[in-house]
Amino acid sequence: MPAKLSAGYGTMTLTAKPIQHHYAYHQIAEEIQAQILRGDLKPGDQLPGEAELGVMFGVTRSTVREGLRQLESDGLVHRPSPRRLEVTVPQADQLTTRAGRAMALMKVTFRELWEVTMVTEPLAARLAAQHATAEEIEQLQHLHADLLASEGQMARTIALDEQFHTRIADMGKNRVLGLAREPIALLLFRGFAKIAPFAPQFYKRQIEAHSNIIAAFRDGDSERAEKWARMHIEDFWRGAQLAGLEDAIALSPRAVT
Amino acid sequence: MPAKLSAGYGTMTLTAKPIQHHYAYHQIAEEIQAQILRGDLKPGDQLPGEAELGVMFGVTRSTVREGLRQLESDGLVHRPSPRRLEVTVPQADQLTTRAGRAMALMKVTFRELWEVTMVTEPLAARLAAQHATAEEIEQLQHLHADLLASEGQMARTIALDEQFHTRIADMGKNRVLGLAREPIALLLFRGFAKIAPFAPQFYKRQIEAHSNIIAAFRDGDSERAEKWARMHIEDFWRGAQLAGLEDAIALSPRAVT
DNA sequence: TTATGCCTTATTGTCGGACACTAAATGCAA
DNA sequence: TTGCATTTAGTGTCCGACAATAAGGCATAA
Repeated sequence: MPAKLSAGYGTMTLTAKPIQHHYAYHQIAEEIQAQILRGDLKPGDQLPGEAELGVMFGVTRSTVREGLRQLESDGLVHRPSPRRLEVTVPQADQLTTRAGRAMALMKVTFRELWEVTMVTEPLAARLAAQHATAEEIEQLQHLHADLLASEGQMARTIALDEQFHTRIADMGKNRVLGLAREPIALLLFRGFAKIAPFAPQFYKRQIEAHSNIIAAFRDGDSERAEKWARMHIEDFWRGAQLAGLEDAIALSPRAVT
Repeated sequence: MPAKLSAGYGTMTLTAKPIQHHYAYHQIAEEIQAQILRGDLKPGDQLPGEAELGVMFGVTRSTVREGLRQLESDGLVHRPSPRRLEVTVPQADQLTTRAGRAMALMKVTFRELWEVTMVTEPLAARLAAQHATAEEIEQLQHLHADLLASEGQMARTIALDEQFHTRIADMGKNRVLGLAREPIALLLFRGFAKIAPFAPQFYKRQIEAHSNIIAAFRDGDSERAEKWARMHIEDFWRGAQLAGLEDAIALSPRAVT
């Protein structure tokens, strides 16, 4: 994306895309990536060895390797074993990790996370109510039971709560929503650890909300599912307010490693 | 994330996290990343040269380089010039690119994009109405004028429309929303190119919606801004329906390169 | 036959050294 | 001080090499 630079010259805006170098390793990564995006290389395809790639591109193995390292961390290729190098579609958890890291480094606040979560979770619940299968609802019920059983074990409770919400998002069968909400929900819910001590009574409210959401799923009542999800997240916010965390920074270094 | 393997043995479920190797280059990337996340290295800090890093970690320069390439494409470090290697916070457009690529490769449908956009854009509008400065609204007005002037030039119209929405999101001062919606909006709006030919009359509706949104901003009326944003996106959907694109795959190879 | 263990071989991960090129630091002139 | 020339350190790329080992082939056992 071109960098925009607006100096005080009227409404003039100079956009200049930074000139890109032509480093060999970069070109190699670029070229292979292009072939993947173009569909010439499909997920699952195996790539030639490093040496062979070297001769194909007319560079040394060292150079090829640097390019591959980039593609690798881009998630476009991966090595099931050191010997196999195959094309793959970027994994969701990888994107989640990156986004989470970025948000942590940007020092986003709980408010920012919450504002977005306020729309994503209700949407997830609504979609789930529309698309969930009986079996999925059953599984969710199990998860809920586990969560009930985890009372007192903070870490476990949080992990299960995260899972609960992620599961709901998955039930909605919308991969875009799944991708978008995951890193956000992760950071936000993880903050629950800081809130919980301030508000023991919220635990019960959370449980109640979960129950009602599940019930709404059973009835295929998307309106109700959405409403309870919204209340659920609102509740969360009240907890954050009590804890005075509204504009606190939601960093979670461990959300990554 | 551990791979789950449930063979037909009752309800037994074996979970096994794939063992991870400890390649030197990977460890180096890992270590530096950890120091960044931990805050030992702050954005802007300059890192030692490759050779020096080599001796510090007790490996060859080649090995260091491979590690750096990873960090580089993770966006945690970058080179303003080949000589400077400094810590940086991941840039939004980098994440956008990633996510966009991933969604394209996942072959997400317009429906999936739209369902999410239906909640993100209204939220963006509401937040913008609350936080926008007079100057920002002024700039948005200019952008709108440019958009009006671009009638007929499909590519330009789309680009400006994208900008219009992104600008609104920025005005809401919520970086999380900005990060989450950008790749989605990009893919969706870019699909407008396919819709437009089917629905010339929609152009006017879009313009009208934009005008109303700006007006709502002027009045600081977040409700109205949100409502118009929602209608705006709904309109878009109707266009998609006319074009029969609801479950079409929204790939955008060029969204990347 | 199928399955199991062994062996060979192709590749990887890492190393060390080398060299051209150039950005940045340095010194010098104005 | 500012502007220019010069040195220098560090990057991008290449070459060659070697231990370790996963993959595939082969032989043996069940």
